Amino acid sequence: MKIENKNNNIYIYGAEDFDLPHTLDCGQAFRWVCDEKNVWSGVAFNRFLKLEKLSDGTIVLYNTTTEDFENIWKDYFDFDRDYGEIIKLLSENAVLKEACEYSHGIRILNQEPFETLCSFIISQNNNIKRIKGIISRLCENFGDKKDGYYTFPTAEKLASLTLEDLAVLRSGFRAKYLLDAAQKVVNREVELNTLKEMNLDDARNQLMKIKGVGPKVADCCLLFSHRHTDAFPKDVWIKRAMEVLFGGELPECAKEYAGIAQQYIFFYARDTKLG
DNA sequence: TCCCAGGCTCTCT
DNA sequence: AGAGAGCATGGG
Repeated sequence: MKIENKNNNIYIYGAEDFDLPHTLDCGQAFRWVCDEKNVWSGVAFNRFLKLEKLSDGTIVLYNTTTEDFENIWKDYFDFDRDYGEIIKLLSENAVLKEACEYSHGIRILNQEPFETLCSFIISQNNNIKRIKGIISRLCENFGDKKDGYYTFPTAEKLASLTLEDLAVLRSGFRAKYLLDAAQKVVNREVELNTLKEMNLDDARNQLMKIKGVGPKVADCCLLFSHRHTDAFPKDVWIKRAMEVLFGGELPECAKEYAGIAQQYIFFYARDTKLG
């Protein structure tokens, strides 16, 4: 993979394992939108980014700096990980091979921990469209406005609010969970920064101290913002798909990268209306 | 009208 | 420790 900065646009050549719609709209992140020309826009780590894939396969990140690419986007898009190797490993199983091929180009994003926590608290017993709407209102009402876009609110900001304040979100019973999450992060009952180094069970138990965070939400946080590729979020789709495809048990070759396999299975199952 | 949505909490055995 | 109702809101 070769990187080049031309006039503050970052060109990434040879990124075969990076499909924008698959990665940005597969249900791991909720703030990316695509226009009619297939240009994607989103906000992450308090920065706005526009990007697209050219017809020759080159990825372009517009109007950003080499410094931001090195410090933020390289890690956000998981560019240090060799997905070709992982797919080779998963493809030892024929069904997984098919799921990998169907879901080609999905990368696991490394998102901001507090944003991911709130997003997946909101996701429970909810649908993608409404999740996006609630997160959008969360940012517009309580984030900071910068050059026409809104940052994700900080834990401090959310912790200063009341349930009445959060009524504008129309997030239903989840509002009290958001407040609890913000409060526990601010008063350091839950330390998000150390979860990456902890083992899966300990990290999961830390997150589950928050009201409204169970095993599924915790595993989503660990997979999508704390580099725990061994975390395996089990939602309704995955439970159905695991039964149909594997008789309930994940193939041995997928254990090390269970979370990545999960994302391929999830996309495959949901997109093909499996189960 | 009923059912469901990337679940979790609370209660009752 | 396992099962089941209830939960806010909105779309199909």
